[in-house]
Amino acid sequence: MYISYDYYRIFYCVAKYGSFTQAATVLLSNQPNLTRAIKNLEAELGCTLFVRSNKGVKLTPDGEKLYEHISIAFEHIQHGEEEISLSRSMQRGLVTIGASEIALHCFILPILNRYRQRYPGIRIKISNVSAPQAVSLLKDSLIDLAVVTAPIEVGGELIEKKLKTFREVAVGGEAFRALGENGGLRLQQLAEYPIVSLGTKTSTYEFYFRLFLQSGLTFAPDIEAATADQILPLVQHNLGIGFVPEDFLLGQPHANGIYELPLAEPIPERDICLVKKKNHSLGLPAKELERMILAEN
Amino acid sequence: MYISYDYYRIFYCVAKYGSFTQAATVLLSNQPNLTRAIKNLEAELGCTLFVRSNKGVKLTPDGEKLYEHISIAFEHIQHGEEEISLSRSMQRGLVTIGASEIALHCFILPILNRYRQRYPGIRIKISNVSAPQAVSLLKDSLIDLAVVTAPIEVGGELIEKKLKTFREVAVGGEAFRALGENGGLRLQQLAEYPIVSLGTKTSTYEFYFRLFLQSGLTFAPDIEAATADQILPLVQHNLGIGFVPEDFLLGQPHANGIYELPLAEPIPERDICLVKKKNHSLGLPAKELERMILAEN
DNA sequence: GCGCTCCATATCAATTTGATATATTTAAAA
DNA sequence: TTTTAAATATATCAAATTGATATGGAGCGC
Repeated sequence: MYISYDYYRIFYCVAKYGSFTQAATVLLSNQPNLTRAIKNLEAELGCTLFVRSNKGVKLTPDGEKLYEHISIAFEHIQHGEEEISLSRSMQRGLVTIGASEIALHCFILPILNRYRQRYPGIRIKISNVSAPQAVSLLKDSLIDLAVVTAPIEVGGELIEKKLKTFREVAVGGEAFRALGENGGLRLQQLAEYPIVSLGTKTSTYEFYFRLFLQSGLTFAPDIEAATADQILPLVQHNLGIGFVPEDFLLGQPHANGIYELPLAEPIPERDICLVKKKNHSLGLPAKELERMILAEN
Repeated sequence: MYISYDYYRIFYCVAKYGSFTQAATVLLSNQPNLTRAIKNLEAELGCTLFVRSNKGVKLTPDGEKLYEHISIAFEHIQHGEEEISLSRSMQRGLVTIGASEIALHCFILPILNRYRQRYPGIRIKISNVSAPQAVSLLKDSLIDLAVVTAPIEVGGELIEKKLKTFREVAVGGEAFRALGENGGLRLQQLAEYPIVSLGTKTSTYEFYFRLFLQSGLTFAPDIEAATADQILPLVQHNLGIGFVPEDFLLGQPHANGIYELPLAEPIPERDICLVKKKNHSLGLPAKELERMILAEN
């Protein structure tokens, strides 16, 4: 059979302390056990590892050679154990999430902030990607969790949990301010003006595409912004009408040149979802973040 | 208590093969045992290491982290085991000996030659030193064995075994050839001529110092050679009278200008001894060399 | 649905380990 | 020299662990 690796641990300790008796106390064992263990080990290896004397033991040349390897090996194991234990105590670790910009702005930034303060040793890696990209990263296990805006296509291996609903509003710059003055606008009216939106491969695009389709309209934005952050400045400079979450307008005084355009029918609510793999085998850091996100409710 | 390192071996194997069943066959065990072992390990570490499925198991993030360390560790252990086993099979290894020049020339060179042919993988490190130096190296465990000429001072921690006796003869060059023609010379006569010898810190010097003292003479060599090899050339060029082992003259025709000077009383025999530490904890290569040296008898 | 393959669980004998008492060795102290 | 002390070696038996077998359950492909 194989040589018990526990014998090697005993070997390691005995070699380190140069004494069966001392090693026994360190290993919470007793001297006769170690004597027996080393004897077995020597028999299995077929060589003598220690020179015994009345004042302790010393490594033989063979023993030294073995010790060179074993000591390196065991220090690695100890590092491994340490890392696991640090991760368990949330003193260290890594959690990776994918988040769409809207989800980031409207929901999880404050959560991440709290998480970071509570567990400063844990690194948070955020991939700021569109919902479909996040789903793909999830499937490849490149991120632990994704927080994205619906609609998303979750395959069989993913599960999603609705976290929060939010509503978007239409906004225009100074040039479009007048549009909203005669009461609610209809989609059809909006469609006559240039529209600023995100790229076609985002759930936001998908959402508005479907929304317009329901009214028999084609959603054909004139300007595709690369990031949600760019929409407000584009609107501000009168390049078109945009749709942004209500939250984006908070703390943005009208003096900024951005005006909410009242709609005849409000844009349906959208959902922010947490998505993760079904066989969730997350590390503790990710589990804890998930818990905090869900606790936000 | 500590985590059994045998559990880590099981972890290593299961991770490597991605299957309890396969790992079980490799480890000559059975699947339920591994299931139990990994379960215990997970409980002790406090985290899940594998995602089980119907087609095998996969590492969790925590498991991956652990595996990084454990795999390195176990490869080291395997190297260690391999090295021991190679050394055991005499395919590799190192044996270090200290040998005085006389011992080298008169005795062990042919043995080393045979040893080398028989075990080409084992390196032989020869420290060509004087007997007292060899003793010191032995005491510091810097060499495995020493083969030197008596007399030597072995402390309590060393043991010596007589290997062979040899006799030295006085030799002179062309200029001293006539000395030997009227029958045996006495030491006193020799003492009148310049003498070539080794340095004061050699057992050879010690030997002749005592020998001369017994005849009430002082051994005062005019020339101290650094190595025994240099004695014959010095003698050849008529720089003095030297003492060399009979063997040194074998195959050296008189044409070389070196002549044995017959003595009234032959120089007492000297011994070549094997010396080693009492608690001999030699590796197999050294043990085998010792065996071959003793077998020479 | 059936059969196949995998992991999970239960159980008991066999082995190994843990613990204590005691013997032996050896160097240093009296 | 004898004693003492400190280390390892040996013996023994209960306790814990491991090995092995039988069995159960879940998922995948046909």
